[in-house]
Amino acid sequence: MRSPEELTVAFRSAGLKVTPQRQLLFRLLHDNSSHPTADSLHSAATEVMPGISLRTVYQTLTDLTQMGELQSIEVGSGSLRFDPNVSDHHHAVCDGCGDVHDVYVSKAPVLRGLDDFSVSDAHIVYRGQCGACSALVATK
Amino acid sequence: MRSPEELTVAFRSAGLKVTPQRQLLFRLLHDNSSHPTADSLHSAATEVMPGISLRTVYQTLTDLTQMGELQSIEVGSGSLRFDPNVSDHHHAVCDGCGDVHDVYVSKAPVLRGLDDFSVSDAHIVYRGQCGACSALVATK
DNA sequence: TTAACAAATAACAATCATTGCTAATTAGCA
DNA sequence: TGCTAATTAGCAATGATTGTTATTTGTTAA
Repeated sequence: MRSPEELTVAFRSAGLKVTPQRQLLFRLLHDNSSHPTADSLHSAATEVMPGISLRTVYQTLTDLTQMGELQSIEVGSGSLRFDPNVSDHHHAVCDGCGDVHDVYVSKAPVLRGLDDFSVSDAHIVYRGQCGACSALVATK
Repeated sequence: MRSPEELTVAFRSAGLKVTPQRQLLFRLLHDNSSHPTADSLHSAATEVMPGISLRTVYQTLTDLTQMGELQSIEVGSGSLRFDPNVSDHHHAVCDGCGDVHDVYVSKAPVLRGLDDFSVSDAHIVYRGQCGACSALVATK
């Protein structure tokens, strides 16, 4: 995702307005590697701007996703998560704490059993235990 | 997933009852490679047994999943899909028709950027166009 | 700088998938 | 066959997300 300043320009030239709500979300998302949900972003936004609507958060997330600035991912947590890292990568989800980590895979896996299907995208979700959660279990 | 007959035995020895509703679902799921949703299964079941409750379908799907007879998968279609193929495999989703195909991957992809995370499972979702949908596009 | 217009916001209702609850029914065992 | 616990159907409730709309607010052009 581009910087708040660059997004301001991009939104205007797309005929979209740059409101205080959007500027706040630009800032909250920039360099955010926590893979937040709409709801967690809304909570964070409310701390700074009480009264900001959850609907507005959803709307802006949709806009950013459509512009290719955000990637939306589904990792089985019940709600969509948003990732400002739009480079080609995958995700690892800790079964203990639920945290989502970015993962880079060196080689695209080779397929079998797929005649006649042209793949345009692949997304891998790894599950397991993160370091902190492994340590916790070991302690018990 | 095991055969309806084997499931009957398995359910009884787990203290679960084998009802007509469950027997029907065993049959509808056996060798079913369509990756159905709870709702589509309920529709199919209703044709044979009008009045069967969607709640009952969900309940039985949950039971089968907990017993390891079914795998539940999320491919971004909004609802869970169920797969009686519980072997180690992955999925390809057609962006045209939404159909889900089983995929076998020859080698587990190697990771980068993950220190200190022990992976217990990986699931790959491929997206693209199936043969039929590619043909359709070519025709236009 | 301001007027005008299109877009965004907030609030609320509505939807969809799924789960919780419960009275009535039924499978499976003694 | 009769008992008892499990199951069913129906309906309410939940959680995430989207639809709707009156009001407000950026933005642009005069």
